[in-house]
Amino acid sequence: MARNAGVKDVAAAAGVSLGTVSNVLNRPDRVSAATRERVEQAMRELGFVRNESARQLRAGRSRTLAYVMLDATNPFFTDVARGIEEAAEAQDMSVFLCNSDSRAERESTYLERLEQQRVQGILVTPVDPAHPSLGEVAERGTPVVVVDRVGPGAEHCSVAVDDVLGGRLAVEHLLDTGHERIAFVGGPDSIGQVRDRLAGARAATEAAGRSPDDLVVVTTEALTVAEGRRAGERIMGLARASRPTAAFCANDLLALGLLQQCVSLGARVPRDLAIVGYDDIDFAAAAAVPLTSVRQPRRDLGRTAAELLIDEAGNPDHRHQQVLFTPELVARASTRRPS
Amino acid sequence: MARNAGVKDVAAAAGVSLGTVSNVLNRPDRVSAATRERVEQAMRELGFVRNESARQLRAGRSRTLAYVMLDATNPFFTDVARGIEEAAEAQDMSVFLCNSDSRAERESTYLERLEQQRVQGILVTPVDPAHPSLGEVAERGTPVVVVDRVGPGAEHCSVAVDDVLGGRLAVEHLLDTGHERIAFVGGPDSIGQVRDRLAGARAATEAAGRSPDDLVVVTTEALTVAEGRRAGERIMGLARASRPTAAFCANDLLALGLLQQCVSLGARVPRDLAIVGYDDIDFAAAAAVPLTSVRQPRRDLGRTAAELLIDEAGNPDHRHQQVLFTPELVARASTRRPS
DNA sequence: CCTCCGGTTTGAAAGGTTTCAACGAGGTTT
DNA sequence: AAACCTCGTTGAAACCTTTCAAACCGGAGG
Repeated sequence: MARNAGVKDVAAAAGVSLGTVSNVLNRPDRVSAATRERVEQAMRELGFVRNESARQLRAGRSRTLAYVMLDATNPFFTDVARGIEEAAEAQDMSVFLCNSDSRAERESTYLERLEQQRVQGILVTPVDPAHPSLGEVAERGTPVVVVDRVGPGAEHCSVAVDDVLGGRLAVEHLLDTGHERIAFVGGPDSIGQVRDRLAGARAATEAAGRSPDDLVVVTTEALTVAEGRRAGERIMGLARASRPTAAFCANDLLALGLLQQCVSLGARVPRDLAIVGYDDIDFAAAAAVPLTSVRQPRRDLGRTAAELLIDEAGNPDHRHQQVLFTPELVARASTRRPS
Repeated sequence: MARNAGVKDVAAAAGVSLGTVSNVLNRPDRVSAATRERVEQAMRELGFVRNESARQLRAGRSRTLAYVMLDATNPFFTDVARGIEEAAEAQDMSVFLCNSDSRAERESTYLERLEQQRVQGILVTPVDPAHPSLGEVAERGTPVVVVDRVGPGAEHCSVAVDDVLGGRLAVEHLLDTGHERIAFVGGPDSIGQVRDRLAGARAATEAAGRSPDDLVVVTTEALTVAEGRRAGERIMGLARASRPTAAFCANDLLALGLLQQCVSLGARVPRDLAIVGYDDIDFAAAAAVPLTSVRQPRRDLGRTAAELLIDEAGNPDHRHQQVLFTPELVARASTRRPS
């Protein structure tokens, strides 16, 4: 089997011209069955692999999308990716997943390579949605859809979930359950989601007629399980009298870490500390004290984003949209009122 | 900003020739600082984006690898992917992640597209390592490295972990802790890992002088949290006298589901049922009853695989290797001997 | 016998980049 | 003053496919 057979070689082997081979590949119906069979035979024998670069160079199109995600190890984003894949598969497109790992320079390397690759379009959950590079990519002609964040202007489509509302739901639920001293666990502040969820939490606190200071803010350095554990140490280290009786975590990873640490320090959840997470990843329900969490429609988020992207890539009179989904509180044992 | 400026346009705008523009891109040191600046300026003004297809067509190389993974939502695989990214980043290469979602047809679509794209090489955790298509891809010239499975022959490199040993470690640990009736939870049988881990479990059972039938096999339909819960129901449904006192799960997702279900049915872990998982994903340690698990060197698995792939792609006298890592048991509360 | 027609096949051009041998202009050596 | 370098730059060829107008062919209709 020759290493690098091209259409030319296939044509020679099958005794037809270049154009015919190309027709077999692209418009098989225009080729008589006999020739087609002969050409296909030759392809198999030579181990022919169509050169996508040459094809794309000439034909212009490409059948791949890409999703540049913030953290491939966070189940929230892999679920979003699943939604994207569903929508892409329905249109017979492939999805390349790229992991920026929350590092701006990795993100821009991927954006650059994808742009050069002339993918149909790029879905991205950006490290910083306000950074101009996103707009520039779009400006240069590659459709961009922002997922789970909202950019500053309306320069591209975006799909997000109302995080302020989510924060409000979480804290309202805790207030309803009778908690008065509530901690907000999350950070760093540079992450838009964290700011919005905190804003929602504050809004709920005030709406209940309480001072905004009744919300104790515990700042973390990242939204990870390990940081959740550290937050747990800090909270459990507080004197019982001033210790919050409930914690609202900016995501489920934090909440799981917090839960684990508190339990291992001997606290009972929810009796000593009620916990609300955010995202409702599958592991939240699977925690041994099943976690109350704010559910985001992860699959739908991804699916809608991909659909918008595909529309933008194909539809000449596409108009940018900012879709905002509504989160929903899922109450479980971690906030059950102690009876 | 023009949509589709090429080197030609840049050259015209900067008042230099094609070749010079290309030199600015590829060998900047050969171009005088003044011209370079002028060319770069023109690129910015025109919004020039290098066309990777044309480049690759002419230059032949590509700076991307791909990892086709079985399940992007299983943290085990995303951790492997992280290892791959580390190794790739060190060589200034990018990684595209593709999710086959355990479906053979999706896997082969991705393999085909990647091959056509002429990626440097493909890492894959295949649905079926014995399927000939993998060998064919390699045969046609794209290096392939199998991750976390071992192919039938030595037609490509592979990196895996000794699953038989892992199974043995798990069951030996349970026997040491005094358990006699042990369940193996896992399936379907078509998955190589499941078979190997079960074989290890049986070997340990026999080595302890017990009948292989002392191992109760609870077959699941997939390695997911939901299936783990179902297994929990079944196990807890058994009469106390015949119920196993310990369960060894083929992966951590199953173990977490099992743990959750048992706890919610009122069983105490480990007193009523000890549980051992497999993979030692981060969520295992974070479970409220921290899970004993068989740790696989996930990052190293990925890193080593990527290094082998890069070697194969670049080194003319590369020789295929099958690397086998050794798993390690991490004991935690879920198997602590009740005192 | 000629024309026309439909279905097939052909051959050449085009697409944007990289590469490389060759060129020109200064400067250095003999 | 001639021969020789060096450094920057040039222009054309090559990469492999797709596309499309044109050629081909055998048969039907006039």
